[in-house]
Amino acid sequence: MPELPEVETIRRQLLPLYRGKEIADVRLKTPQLLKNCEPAFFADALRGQTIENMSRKGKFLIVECSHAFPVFHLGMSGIFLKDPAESRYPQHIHLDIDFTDGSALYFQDMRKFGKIWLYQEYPDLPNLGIDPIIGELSEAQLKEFLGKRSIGMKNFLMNQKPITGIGNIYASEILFRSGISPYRRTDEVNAGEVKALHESIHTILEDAIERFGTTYSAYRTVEGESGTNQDFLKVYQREGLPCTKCGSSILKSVIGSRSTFFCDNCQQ
DNA sequence: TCTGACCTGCGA
DNA sequence: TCGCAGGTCAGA
Repeated sequence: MPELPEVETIRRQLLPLYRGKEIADVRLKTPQLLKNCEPAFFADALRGQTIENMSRKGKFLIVECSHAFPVFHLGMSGIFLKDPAESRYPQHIHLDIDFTDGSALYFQDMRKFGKIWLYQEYPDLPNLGIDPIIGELSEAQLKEFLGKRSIGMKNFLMNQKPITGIGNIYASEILFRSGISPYRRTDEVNAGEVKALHESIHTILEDAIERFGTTYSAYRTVEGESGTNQDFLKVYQREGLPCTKCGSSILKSVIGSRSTFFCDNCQQ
């Protein structure tokens, strides 16, 4: 669930709360979340480190410490909380980070799809494409990406290699705003549609960030509050409800093993 | 390029 | 009690 807007919301909230704090202790309760080192090494490497910055690429959150760079992917239900009392699922808090000033940070992940890595220097994350919020995704680049192969538009947006950060909810919303069917092939999209798609990617993601993300199940902000973007969704989870543009019923189908919502009349 | 596995809470 | 929710990745 946490897609680019949710991870960006978390980053923006965490940074002013934790920048400059020194890590006193780290307790990793679920070692399977850690992907590239042993839990003891992870804790040793972070103890005594100061958080200098936090950055993001796609759905990955990069914590920049003085000499260590833990990277988090929130999977489908991962969130950070500053207060464990805000947790709906306290049994699923997998990581506690204590700071020397007495504060703490908790990583909760009900479904354990989250992942954690530790790097000694700022990681490249080479398998990720352009982040449309922090990178420059031009219309020309988008057109080039679309023309490289012929795959369905929904699958194109979900693939993190050309453009990173878009997941199932925002893929449906972006295609609806663009007026493009999720079944269209990438090499069939015309110049006007490329322009609409380019505009929609930015608008949908930026609006969702302003609304602190979309809360459907587990996602909460660092303060434990819901986002508000779910109140503005036009197609996602609206099967059978009237399209806000034409009044036709919103349809649901499965594309790439994922639920996809669209208006058959507005999206060609 | 597509499918299933991973995982657990929730609603039907 | 069972199916669904979905991000990523391995394997077909």
